[in-house]
Amino acid sequence: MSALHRATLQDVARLANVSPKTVSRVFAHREQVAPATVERVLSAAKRLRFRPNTLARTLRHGGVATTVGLLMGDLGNPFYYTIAAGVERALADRGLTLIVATTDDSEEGEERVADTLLAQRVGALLLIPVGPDQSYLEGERQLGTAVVAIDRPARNLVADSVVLRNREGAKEATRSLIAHGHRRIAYLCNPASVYTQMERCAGYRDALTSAGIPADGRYESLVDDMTVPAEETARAMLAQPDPPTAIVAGNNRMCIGVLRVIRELANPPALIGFDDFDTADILGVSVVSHDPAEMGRRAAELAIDRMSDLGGFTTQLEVPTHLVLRGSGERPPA
Amino acid sequence: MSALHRATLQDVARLANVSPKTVSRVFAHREQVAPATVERVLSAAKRLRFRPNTLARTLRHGGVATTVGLLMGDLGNPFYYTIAAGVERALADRGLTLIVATTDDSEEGEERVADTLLAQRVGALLLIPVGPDQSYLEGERQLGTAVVAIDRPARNLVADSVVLRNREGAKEATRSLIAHGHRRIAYLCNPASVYTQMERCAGYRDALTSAGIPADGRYESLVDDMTVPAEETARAMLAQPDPPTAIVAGNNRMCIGVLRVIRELANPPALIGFDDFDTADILGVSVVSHDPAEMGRRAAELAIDRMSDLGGFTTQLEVPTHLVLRGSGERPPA
DNA sequence: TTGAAAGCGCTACCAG
DNA sequence: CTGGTAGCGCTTTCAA
Repeated sequence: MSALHRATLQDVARLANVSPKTVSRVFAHREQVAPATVERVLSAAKRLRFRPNTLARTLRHGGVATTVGLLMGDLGNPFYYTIAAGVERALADRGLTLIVATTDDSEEGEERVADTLLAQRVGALLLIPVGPDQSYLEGERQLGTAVVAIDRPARNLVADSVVLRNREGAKEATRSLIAHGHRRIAYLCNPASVYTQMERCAGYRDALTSAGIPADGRYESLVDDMTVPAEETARAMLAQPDPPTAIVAGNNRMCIGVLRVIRELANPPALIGFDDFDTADILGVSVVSHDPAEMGRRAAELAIDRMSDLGGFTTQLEVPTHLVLRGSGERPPA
Repeated sequence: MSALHRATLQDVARLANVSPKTVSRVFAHREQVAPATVERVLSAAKRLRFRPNTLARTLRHGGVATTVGLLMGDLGNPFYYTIAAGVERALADRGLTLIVATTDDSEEGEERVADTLLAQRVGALLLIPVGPDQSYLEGERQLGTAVVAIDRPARNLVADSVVLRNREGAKEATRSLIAHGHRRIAYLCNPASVYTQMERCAGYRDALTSAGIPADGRYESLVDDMTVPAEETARAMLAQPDPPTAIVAGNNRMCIGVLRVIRELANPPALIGFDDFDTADILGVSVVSHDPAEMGRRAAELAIDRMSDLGGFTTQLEVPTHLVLRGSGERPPA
């Protein structure tokens, strides 16, 4: 017997003097096997260091997938990897393993990377849509792969989704600034053409409208070019005549960029960011906070449900946000 | 023909009027196939929405693995996920996919989770060791699975590893504090019994020794209980008589904890942290910086090399650190 | 350049 | 309670 041979179920069966099927039964934990036989099988398995091959198990006709794919733009972003962490946790709880793939934030890469994941026969595909169109997943969905969109709904594809209550979150933040006496309130974001930003910007406008403050394009900086540093956008906004006395930053990155700029100012504008971050309390930054890990967890659970029970209506889940006031958002107008 | 049937290579062969092997040739190694045949096969594949089954491909005797497993302890830690991002990127470049699994920092969980990964027949196992002993991987390593330890060397297991130059990094930080006139310098960390902390603490001591400053246990807070908040450790350190005039924080978490505490002080001690973070520049925190993504990338590359060329000596890679001075580390003694 | 057949590791189906 | 047999989707011998 070669030492460099991975023991198979057959090897175990041979050593334990039973049929392969019996070994299978023991490891599948489902069927009745005589205790003595179980004992014999397990000891043989141990001796051979047998480890069931999940791949072979899945390959079987109608085999149940043991993996779930998560497709996203970039693992390096705290927001995204926290989602991933939530997904992983929820999957592990059900004995599923997570395959992660990133598109490096390129729209063209998305379908190609999804293909790789699907070639691995993942039981479900979770994705944070980057491209403008996910219709390429329609066939796969019909074949029984659960598809769940996270953070943004999929486009041209009927699929479950889990998103933040973006609009309400931004509205609440803006309303709070108004309540503190601000009327010249700016909204800054980049990128601007993604779903989340359009929602948040809409929420910002909602609040202004409700307060009878006319919309003013000068106070909206909807940049859509990730090569532009957030600081530059912030500086431009504040350099104009009649600058805003308060700023709503559309995301983490923009918030930190604004922060860098206004710290140099004698009379900094009020600031509320979207997305919480580690040192926000130290820096006294008010934010619209939410729980990305929770989003990931919910998405994974949705996918798991869908795996066992296909069909039915799709679910659109919304995860709440809440305003955390830490000082920067309560500054009155200068 | 049912619409709810995943097209197989056979289906494509039938439709294209060729043998399965020919289809295989087209999709695999681009072996010599007549252009016209290729055309026919591809068009049939497209029509049936055929997607090669990676699982089946891997199952084949001696089949080449297409996945790599990454095993780590902590879930929401930026440092670890940045490593993961580096790993993912390097793997994707070689057409491999990443399976992520976490042990939730429990030592017992490690082997069990490793088992899950190995049951998926990953071609390599990258791990950030958590448990005290990785000898359970020895058999698998002999079977040909590449094993690479990241951030800490594996214990009781001969394996490649990629770690930071922890000792030199901490030494440089401490030396810098000494150069700024400090003599009562503290080292704070939690957890303390992990490899990285032992190395960093040793570097801290090296620097003191070189400067002729006697070691003083009162200035070492080597806590080993993650339920203790970093703030508490920091407060205790500063509450003693003759408190330190400078602090080296062993990791990100401790650094931010210390920061929370010393901001309230009239004469804050100097501070240098280990690990960089997003807002460190705004907060003016000096740190020993390094590139976790680079570590991940190097580990993945090591694993890929090892996959194709087993045997040979193991490699111990060290990734450099560098001191970034932003203010907090240059404060003179009060 | 193409094809037939055997088999990877496992589990369902039907027996005994 | 246990065992034979067929087959999952693919790829590798060998032949044609």
